[in-house]
Amino acid sequence: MSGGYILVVDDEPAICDMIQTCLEMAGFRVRLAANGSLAHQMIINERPDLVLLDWMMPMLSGIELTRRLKRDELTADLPVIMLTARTDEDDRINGLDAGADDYVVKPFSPRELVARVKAVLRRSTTAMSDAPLAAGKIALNREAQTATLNGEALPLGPLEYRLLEFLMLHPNRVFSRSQLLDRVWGGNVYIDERTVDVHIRRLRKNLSPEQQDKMIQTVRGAGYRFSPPEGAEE
Amino acid sequence: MSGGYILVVDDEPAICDMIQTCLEMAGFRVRLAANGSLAHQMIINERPDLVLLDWMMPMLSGIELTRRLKRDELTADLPVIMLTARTDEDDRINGLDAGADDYVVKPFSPRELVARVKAVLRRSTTAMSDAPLAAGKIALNREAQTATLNGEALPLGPLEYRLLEFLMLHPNRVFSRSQLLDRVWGGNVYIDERTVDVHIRRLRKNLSPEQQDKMIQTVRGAGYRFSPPEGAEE
DNA sequence: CATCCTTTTCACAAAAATGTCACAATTAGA
DNA sequence: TCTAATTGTGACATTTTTGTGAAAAGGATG
Repeated sequence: MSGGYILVVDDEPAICDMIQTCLEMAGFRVRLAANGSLAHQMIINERPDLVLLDWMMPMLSGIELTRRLKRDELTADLPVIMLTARTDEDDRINGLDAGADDYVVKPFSPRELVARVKAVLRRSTTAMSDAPLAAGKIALNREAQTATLNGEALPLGPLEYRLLEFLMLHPNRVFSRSQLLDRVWGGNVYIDERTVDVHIRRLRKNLSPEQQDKMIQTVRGAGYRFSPPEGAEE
Repeated sequence: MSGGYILVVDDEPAICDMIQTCLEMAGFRVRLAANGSLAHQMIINERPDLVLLDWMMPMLSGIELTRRLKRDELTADLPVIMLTARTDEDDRINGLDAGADDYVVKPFSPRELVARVKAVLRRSTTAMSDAPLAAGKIALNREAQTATLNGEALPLGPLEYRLLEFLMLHPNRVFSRSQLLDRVWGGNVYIDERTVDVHIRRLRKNLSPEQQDKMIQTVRGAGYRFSPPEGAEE
């Protein structure tokens, strides 16, 4: 934990304070931002190691800021943890397909917060940092919401695209069907989990009409995972 | 909701009943315990997926039971949701401090209860499984749910993987077959204990097709144990 | 309202994982 | 050494999970 710092973005001073204390006791350096725009400035000015972001904020909301960060190449790989209030439970997860790496539900125990921060940091430093989202021959154009294979546009439906994008944002990580429903579908509980299978299938088919690349792998009993073919990065 | 069940601990039968109904309608299996000591017994006997715990109880209080659970390695990661009657801030803090994962304030709506249970279950299954785990030449990638030997992925079935993960999580400790059935199989009582043998065998075979490393040792009359080869640990 | 596109559900096929069994091998103790 | 208990082993049947195609259900657009 040498160079960087953790940026905490929340409009409630009490929460900020509490979080700051927790993290500093765990040995992190912390800076605070009271709103999204300010945070955005700070991030551009001096890139933090991680952003802890309240979802509900006046002005530039957490979800919006996340979207913005993830769209910019320079900040796309910046780890983001979202803080969601317990009353937001029903529509809580919507922010996650914006690209957040994890979320913590308030109220949270200090232990949990720190554990999550460490986990996300570990993940992001060791594993991946792929700002322009690409793997193998497949590249995503996040502005246009399209995917290209060797330059050729792939015929993906909206859901297929979101699914692919989400999986590519978290390579090599297994997601259960219910997690995918949460994060790609937006937390609609009333959808049959098997629906995920069907879309995975379509996605696979559209990704490689002829050859079955095994970029999207099935993990029996667990869910699905995206693994970039070989060398792939940046 | 496959193997496990949710343990509801409350001394008021009416509350118990109400909770049980809610959860069962949501598809969970439920068992009841009228007091803390009884609950403790049940937990040790057959591990639940989650414990719903009344804060105020005669004898072994909720907070005390939580502390006790969190102290034992085997039950430390058991998710606990506390039911608290007051809206007192102190209570919540204490509860979270003791290691509870969340709390619900009475009176609560059935929907909230179920939502909270689901949320905690989801969290507990995904979030905490992140520490890198390695011993000898074998390393687990817990996000990807894979085991690698010298970098090569090992062909483990889901159960084999879980078994290995569990054993590696508690190195050098002997587990009886019934303990393993509890922890790895999810407490399904109707399985022949010998089944464990078979899976241990498969795991061993897949771990080292040629040479029998003796990482997984048999302790006659007692069970099995995982011992890391030599120096190894993270 | 008709039509097109997307998404969900359903039924069945295919594949893989799991539990059980019979029997072989090993161990411990008399 | 012999015997009984315990564990290893391979095969097999069953159950569970996933793949697949097509039809139904929504939803937007004109």
